[in-house]
Parts: sequence; structure tokens; C-alpha cells
Amino acid sequence: MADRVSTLQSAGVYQRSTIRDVAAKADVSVTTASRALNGTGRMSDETRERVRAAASALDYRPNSIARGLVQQRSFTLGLLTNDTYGRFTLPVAAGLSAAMADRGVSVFLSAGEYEPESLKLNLGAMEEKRVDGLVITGKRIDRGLPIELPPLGMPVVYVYASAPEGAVSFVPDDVNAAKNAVDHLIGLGRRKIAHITGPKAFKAANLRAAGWHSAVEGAGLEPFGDAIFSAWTEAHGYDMAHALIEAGERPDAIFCGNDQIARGVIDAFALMGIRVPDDIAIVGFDNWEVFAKATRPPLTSVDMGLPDLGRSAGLALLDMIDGKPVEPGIRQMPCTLVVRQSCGVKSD
Amino acid sequence: MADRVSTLQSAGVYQRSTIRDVAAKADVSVTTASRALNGTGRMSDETRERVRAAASALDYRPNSIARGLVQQRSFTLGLLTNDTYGRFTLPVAAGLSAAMADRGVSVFLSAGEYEPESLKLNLGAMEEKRVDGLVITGKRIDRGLPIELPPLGMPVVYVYASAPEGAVSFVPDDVNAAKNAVDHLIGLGRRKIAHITGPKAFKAANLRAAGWHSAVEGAGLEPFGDAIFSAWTEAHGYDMAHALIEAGERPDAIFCGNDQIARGVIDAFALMGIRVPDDIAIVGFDNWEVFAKATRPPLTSVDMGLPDLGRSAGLALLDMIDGKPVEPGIRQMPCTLVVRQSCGVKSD
DNA sequence: CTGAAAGCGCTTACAG
DNA sequence: CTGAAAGCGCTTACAG
Repeated sequence: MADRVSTLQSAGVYQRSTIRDVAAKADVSVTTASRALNGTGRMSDETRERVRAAASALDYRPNSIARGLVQQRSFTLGLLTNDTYGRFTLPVAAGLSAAMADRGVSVFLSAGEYEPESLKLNLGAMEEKRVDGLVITGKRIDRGLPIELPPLGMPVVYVYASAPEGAVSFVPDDVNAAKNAVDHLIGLGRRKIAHITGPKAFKAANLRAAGWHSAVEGAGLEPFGDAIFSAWTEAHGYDMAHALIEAGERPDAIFCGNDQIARGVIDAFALMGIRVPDDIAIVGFDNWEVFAKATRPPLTSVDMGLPDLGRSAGLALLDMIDGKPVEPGIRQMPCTLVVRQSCGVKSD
Repeated sequence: MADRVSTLQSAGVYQRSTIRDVAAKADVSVTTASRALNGTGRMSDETRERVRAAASALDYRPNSIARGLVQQRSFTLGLLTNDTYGRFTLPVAAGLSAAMADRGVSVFLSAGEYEPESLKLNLGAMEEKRVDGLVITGKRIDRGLPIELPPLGMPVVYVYASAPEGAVSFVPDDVNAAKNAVDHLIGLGRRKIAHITGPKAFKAANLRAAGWHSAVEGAGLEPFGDAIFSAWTEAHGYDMAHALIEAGERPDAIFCGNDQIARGVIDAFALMGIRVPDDIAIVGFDNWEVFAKATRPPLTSVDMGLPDLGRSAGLALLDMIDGKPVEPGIRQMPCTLVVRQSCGVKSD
């Protein structure tokens, strides 16, 4: 049988070489070729090498569809997200997809709103593709899927989304992240630290407020007023900054629940002639660089390490797929504070 | 043979039903079951219905891996992007993935920098998965892949990236989008329209400048100075706004090459006491809502319709996969102007 | 150390 | 209108 040369281009059709071509060229059985290529079985180094050379000469690419059929694994994962906007999903997806690529696993993206209809469509597609597992991610840690997951017969992990009882999930450690950010301000000598954050209905807002509270009390200080629950927007940061200043006594620092609020606060202060950080230090949350780097001065902010969240979730999912025991529950992953100038750190 | 019930959960293993189970339950051959389910072949309505009922009772999901093996199609696409940041990619991916989901096609996401190493890794994975086609996207229309694509034997389309000669590619129609935006300003009575945009090295910046020029000249006006090439950042918008005002005569409108520049300009004007739009109208480009909605006043901006770009690219790719003739070349897709308040339109 | 054969779950000529 | 059989490209008991 003539080799099917992989670069052959007849009638626009590209014929890939198969393991049979490799076996024929190396003059071994298909069985041996398979084992040589996969590093399984025992055989002489010479044989293994001969097979590998043949594969390489033919530019052989194993067909993972065929492999998947017999091994009952597709080496694919599904990623479901409702964060069309991409603020959270793309970093998670990038970390996940990079970690998976190293292990020969590819990730199907299913972006869109979490509407029951489209969700079912996408889940159905992933079931038909026989994905080995599912990563479900969102844009807030207290909202999950709006539908009950049908019994899927595959492992699922949640990232930055609420998960049902007994599931494996990964979220940032909001409380400690907030605590560390506020500790940092305290370490820089700030004593009157206010907190402006998103809506009370968001769990993340409450956790960050708790971290703020705990840092302040841990240092033997009084919280500067109550946490101000508002909305996650610049406009609200702007308005709340005005309200805070008009209320009378000034804080010497504000820990903001996200970068957009921090941005609004800084803009308001600029127009009021309040200097950041000299008069009031500001720290944000998200480390969303288009915002954090664009404020004047650049914003110190908490980085949730979303790529790592995606990576960790993917690795846990792979373990589950391999049948290894994985502890259920919520994993709170550590965040890091990215220090820029808005917090008043001395530059060297 | 007993049906393998799809909800059976033995030793943690979930046994899906196969077409054999469906055939057995409907008391037909596997051949007939296949045809009934796919709507091919001719058979009595009664038979087809009986097969469908059996499939539904067993919660049968066709295994697209098995189907792919015989049909030599995987019903998957690969999406390659270097826009880790996600500004352009996620909208494109969402449009692509939604349009594909309706057709039973799933999309592999490969996000990361365009580093030759990781690119080869990802391409290799997609070849092994036997994707039916590839969508290559980026974050600027004049940069493509840093590696020569090996002969892949599969169709490729480019979106928001530069494409090799003879390829099929989709980009926004920057020239006309800019022209329309400036025409809008002219229609509102503005006569001295300046242009601040990104670096001269970016093709998009030159195209938008050309559109600005053409609109101004088309209306029999003089361009207000040369196009100001700068950088795509707020900081540069801010600085250029200062430079423009200090230079002497004021424009009555500025068309900005992106929303971040527009944001910087508006912020600078706010601090200078220049009123937008009363004194100077501003229009941006990208319609990136976190920016466009956060400026005071909200920003009128060009929307490139990225989801539609992804959608169109996917449909073209599907045609190519089906062997239909697809004209090579660059398709410039129309953009729309989203009117808010910064351009000075009268509110009703 | 190596190979012939069965089989993963489908589709599709081919035959009736 | 319906079915038996071959085959997509692999892996893996089983046998030697």
C-alpha cells in the first residue's frame, strides 16, 4: 500500500496519514505502532524509535476523535458562562485553557446569557460532544444557573458562581483580600477608613465589607461610618464621594468595593480639589487594568487572580475525570494587592 | 437485551443509551433508527415516530464523536485569539458561538498571547481534535499570526486581524464608520472638527482618519488641523486635549479614535471648565459601554458590531466547510453610531 | 517483545 | 420501506 502523504492535496481534499500508514512505513503492526506512539507496552528502543520516525516523516497526527471513541473520553471540557461582557470570563478562560492545553485537553466556549433556552441548547451540544467535564462560571458568586442541571454523568466545577450543595467550587477569598487591602492602608498610617461598595444584595459586597470591618477592628480602630452599599458603577462612586464629603468629617482613606467605584471617587475628588493620596488614600478591587492604570494617580487594587482560579478549577476537574477523590466544597483562593500610587505608598 | 437506562448510576458510572438501545426499544434495525433520527431515508411516519419516542424515552443523545468519525467531520471549530484582555474577542466569540450553536457546531477557545510556542501547541491540539475549520482573531486589523500556518487542510477565516493574500477575512468598515460619525457631527451644526486618535502605526487609526477627512471635505469644510496621532489611552486623550486647547483656536467638536481617548479628553475638559457638548462635542469609537456610559455626559460612539462579525465569519466558515464557493478577500462590515449626549443631539 | 482481532457508536453504500 | 454488513481510526484485552 502506498503511503498517504500528509501533504497530498487532491481535489482540494487533504488526506491525513493514519496509524496504519505509520505502521506500514515502520513495518510493524498497528498495535505496536499505537503502543510506540503512546509510550505504553514494552518494546525495543529501536522499534519505538523507528515508529516515531515514521510518524514524524508522515506528519502523523493522532485522531483524537477515534481515540476518544474507544477510550470513552473526548479530552474536551465545556465552559459555560453568562458573562458576555467578558470582564471575569476571559481571564478565567485563558487560565483554564492554557492549563488544559498542556495536558492535551481543549475547552469548548459557550458564552451568552444564562437564559434557560440557550443554556439547554448549549448543554445539549456539549453532551453530544461528550465533553469529559464542565466548568460553570458567571459574573457573581451568589448566582448560579437558572436551570436545574439535568443528571449529566460528568463532573462539574464552579468558578466565580454559586454552586449547589456538595459541589466543587472556586471563588476568590473576598474577606481576606479586603482585610489585607485595609491592613495595607493601616500600615501606611491611615486611621479613618471608609468603605464604599456595590449593592447589599451582592454577596461579594458583604464579604468585602466584612473584611474591611475585621481589619479596622483588628487594629483597634473605629470603622469610619457604616459601609456604604451602592452600585458597582463609576457614577455611584462619584455620587457617594460627594455625599461622604458633604456629610462633614473626612476619612483619610476609602476602600472601594471595585475599581469602577474607585474611579468615580477619584474623579469626584479631582473636581473637588481633594488630593489623592495626600488627603485621602484610595484602594480599589478587581485590578481591572484599563481602569486601575487610568486613574490619576494610578489605582492600588486587589487582584483576584482569575487565571489561577480557572487553572485550579481545570486541574480539579481533571482529577475528578480521572476518578481521583476531590473534596467537595468551596475553595476560597487567595488574592493579591497590586500597589500603585493611590494608596500613598512612598515611592523609592 | 435490557435497556441501558440513561439515568442508571452504577459505581458512579453513568451509562448513556446508544442507538442500539433505541433501535431495540423501537423494534427496528440500527440502520432504520439512524435514518429516523436524522430525518433521512424514507419510511412510514409511524416508524419514524416510534423511533423518536424510543429515543426520547431513553433520553438518547447521539454521540457526535462516533458520528464525526464516520462522517469525517467533528462539528467543531477552533477560535484562536491573542486578545487575552478580551476587549474584542469575547464579543466576537459570543456572536460566533451563538450562531454555531444553532447549527450544532461547537467552538474551541484558545486564548493566550500569540507566542509561536503556545500557538503551535494550540494548533496541534486543534488538529488532533480534527476541528472542521479555524477562526483567527486578534486585537488589531494589521497584525496576523507570528507564524506561518502549516498546511492545515481545513478552511480558515480571519476576524479583526490581518489575513494573508487570498484568505477570507472580516473587519469593520472603519472608513465609513468614521465618516458617518463625523457626518453626524456636521449634521448637528459643528464646523471645526478635530481628530485625536491612536498611533500612526495602526491601520485602524489611518482608516478612521481618512473617514474623518473625507466627511469634512465632503461637506466643503476645512479639517481642523491635522489628525493627531497619539496612543489608544485615556492618558493620551487627556494630554492631547490640553495641547489642543493651549494651541489657540478651539474646535467645536472632536472625533476620537477610540473611547478611551474620548474619555481622557472629556475628563480634561471637565477640569478645564469646558462644557461637553455645549462648547465642544465629542464622539468616540468602540462603544465600549463601561467607558461610553461612564463619561459625563455619556459618550456617543461607533459600535463595530463585533458579535455580528463573529457570526458572519462563522457562517462563511461553515459554507467553506460544506464546500460551497466563498469569495476570498476582505469584507468590511458596516458599523453603527450609538448616539448619547456627548455629541450634542437635542433631547426630546 | 509483537500481532490478529474485537470493538467504541455511529453512518451509509448495497441489497432486497 | 427496511436491514445486514462494512468501516471511520484508533486502543486494548488476549494470545503467543
